[in-house]
Amino acid sequence: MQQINHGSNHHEIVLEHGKLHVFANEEVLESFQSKVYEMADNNLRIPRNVYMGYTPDAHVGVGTCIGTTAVWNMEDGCVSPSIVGVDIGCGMRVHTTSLHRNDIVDKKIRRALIAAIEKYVPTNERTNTHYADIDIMNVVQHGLGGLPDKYVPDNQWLTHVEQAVFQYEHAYLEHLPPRILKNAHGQLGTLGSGNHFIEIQYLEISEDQRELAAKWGLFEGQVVVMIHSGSRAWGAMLGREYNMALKEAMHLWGVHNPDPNLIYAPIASREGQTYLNLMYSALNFAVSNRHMIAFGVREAFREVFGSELEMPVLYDLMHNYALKEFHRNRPMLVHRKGATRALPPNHFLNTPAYKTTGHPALIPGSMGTSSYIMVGREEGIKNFYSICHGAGRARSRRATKELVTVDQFQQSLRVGTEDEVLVNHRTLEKILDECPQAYKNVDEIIDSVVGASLADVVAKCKPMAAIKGL
DNA sequence: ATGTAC
Repeated sequence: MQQINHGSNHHEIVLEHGKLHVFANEEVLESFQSKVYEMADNNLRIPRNVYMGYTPDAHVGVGTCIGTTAVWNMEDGCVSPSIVGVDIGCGMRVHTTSLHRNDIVDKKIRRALIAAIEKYVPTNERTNTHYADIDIMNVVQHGLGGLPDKYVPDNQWLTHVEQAVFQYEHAYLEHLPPRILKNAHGQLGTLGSGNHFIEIQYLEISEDQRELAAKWGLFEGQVVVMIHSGSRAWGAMLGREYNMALKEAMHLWGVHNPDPNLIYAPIASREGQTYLNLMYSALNFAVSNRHMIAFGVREAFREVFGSELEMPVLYDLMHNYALKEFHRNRPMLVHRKGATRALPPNHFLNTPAYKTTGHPALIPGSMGTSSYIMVGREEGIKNFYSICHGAGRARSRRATKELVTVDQFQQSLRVGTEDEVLVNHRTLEKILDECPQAYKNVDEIIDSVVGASLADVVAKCKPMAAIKGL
């Protein structure tokens, strides 16, 4: 395998069907399995690919690795439901508070917060939304613009997001999968399961980032809430349905790929257009879902700390989507599957609120380890301004359950110590596959990203309480 | 990931 080194942590790997750019330090690079290169090569067979890159958290996924940035020209390119993944619109959101870590160090207060959050944000499957008065058809068409005014505490909740509404041709809603309305109904403002979470964290800000942090309203020891969720059944059903539909179309067209799970179509095709348009409906659901989860979290915090408590949104952004973006003076379709956009200061794609500073790039850690708030650098263009989306899985859910004991999980959450990360579950057994041991070391991943000059760390977010769904 | 399920 020929490899060209482009300087610090940037490796260009020459595969049979094209080039793959990998951003990782030596240690992380060596940990990559040969399967991730096999998958990249299959993805590079998709016609007219412009760019393909891996962030250091890359690991094997269905059809395409999680940690992939893959780009085509809008004019003649392809769209792939496999490179978006089924968790369409999954992403991160952070709200700040005026509270200091010392205000919630008392475990009784944190337990009260967890209980209150569980009251306002359903975390179990089959628990219904508290917002039955919201019409989800309005939401999937208009994003945050489809929410009743009473659920928008401040205009700031509409401006401090990657995108408040994804516009598309609503006529395509005619092609929604059967039962999608029935299944997604009652899910707005609910957490979901798997790696989704709500965490109460406090910030550690290094000396050299205090100025930027202050501009963003962040301070040392500050309590923040991080939310990780997506489009629930709405996106999952679309992902599933259109993987099948486009697979059928590939068969009819005589298009073959060695990986039967790698599905794609020309953007200009009827099938490609249908998927692309409906995918945007899922992005609208996803951003609205995180908004309503945050609304519930705010209610919970106000129940504990009083109704004067402000909880402004820092930012909301996605790591599973395909977005039309202008690069090299032409419209391109940028797929990010488990990859986070991190735009640098003054980049024109920044939302106005963050035009001059660049926007916060929100990177979740695993339970019990730190999460990160980062900011992109100019050099990030090397990977179309994509950085990692988290630690990345080190082993499968099944392998984790065989390897790690509940006791070891408890130890990693520092149970019984003052530093304990409180969890909403009485027993950790059901979420054992989400233990830190299931994930790579997030610090190593962040080191790779910083070392590659893609982004800088602004704040480290240390967990104090975690709410996980089932 | 998902009101799963070759």
